[in-house]
Amino acid sequence: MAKPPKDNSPITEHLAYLLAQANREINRQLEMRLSKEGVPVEQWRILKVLSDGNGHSMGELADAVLLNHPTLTKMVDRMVSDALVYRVQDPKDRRKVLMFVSDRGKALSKRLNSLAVSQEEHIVESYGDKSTNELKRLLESLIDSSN
Amino acid sequence: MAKPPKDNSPITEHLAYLLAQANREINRQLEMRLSKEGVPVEQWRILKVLSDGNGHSMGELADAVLLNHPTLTKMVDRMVSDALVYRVQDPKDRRKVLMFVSDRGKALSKRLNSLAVSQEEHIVESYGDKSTNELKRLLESLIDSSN
DNA sequence: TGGAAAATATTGAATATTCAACAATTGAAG
DNA sequence: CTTCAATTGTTGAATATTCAATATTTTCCA
Repeated sequence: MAKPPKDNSPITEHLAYLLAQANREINRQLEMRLSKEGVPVEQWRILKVLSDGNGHSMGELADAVLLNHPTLTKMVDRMVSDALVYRVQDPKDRRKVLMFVSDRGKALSKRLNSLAVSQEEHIVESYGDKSTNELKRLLESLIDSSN
Repeated sequence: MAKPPKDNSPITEHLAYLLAQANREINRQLEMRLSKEGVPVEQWRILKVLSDGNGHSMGELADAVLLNHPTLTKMVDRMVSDALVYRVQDPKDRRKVLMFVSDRGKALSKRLNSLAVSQEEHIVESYGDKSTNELKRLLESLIDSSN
């Protein structure tokens, strides 16, 4: 046991592949749920992070929502057009822009959270409570060990 | 214990987010390794799958390498230009195209596999043998339970 | 059999992402 | 202080991905 894959082992034995596969599948399911609100997964992330009510700089936000800076800038542009979020220049450091959720954004965020939670409940149902928590724990520690 | 996230829990408690985060990080690391050969992760997957020497239809291959059909078609176009793979019309079913690796592709595949294996060894070093295997097991069963 | 429906792969237009360059502001060193 | 480097965010061009439409072949069934 415990061997890393050999040169000739199938791709399905690689951790990188299994992660990509699982992520793709779970993300696809979540995307389907969120499509009820016509919103991509990334916008749910953005709204959720901003829902703490604090201002978040673009850099901070990009890290938190797993997007590159230019991609985030453009997605935020759309969300500003939709009046879900707004920009405020940081008075402490005028290079920075602080992002906030609007009331409309908060309301949408609530509905999206329900959909996301219900997806996870659905996963727990078929995958099991214990496995889900164990998997989360292992993913967290993998991420920790990678920094 | 064992609760799915509440409406107001941080995004970092969602399985979907943890998977995306872990996948992003591991994929980024692998990408850096493979950049030594100037090849994106998806091409490693394609070459690896085709390296069993059998012909694989585009549909089959798209599933295996986690790409949509049109994206795969265009990536294969590039790989054909680079003489890494080639197309043969399936004689049994002329709607299908069978993909094969060239010798050049095989040689590249070997080098890429080394890089991928060494990445996974590196993960095992810092993350641990036991955790790695347990994580793989859980990911496999998550994927199973999602079909 | 004949013809409609399904399966397979590709294409082109629309959309999204990324890379490199830029502008603005701050920090820091002389 | 002043200038130069680093940080932050945006932009535009280049690239990649996706969606819808198409072409081809096979399957099904009436």
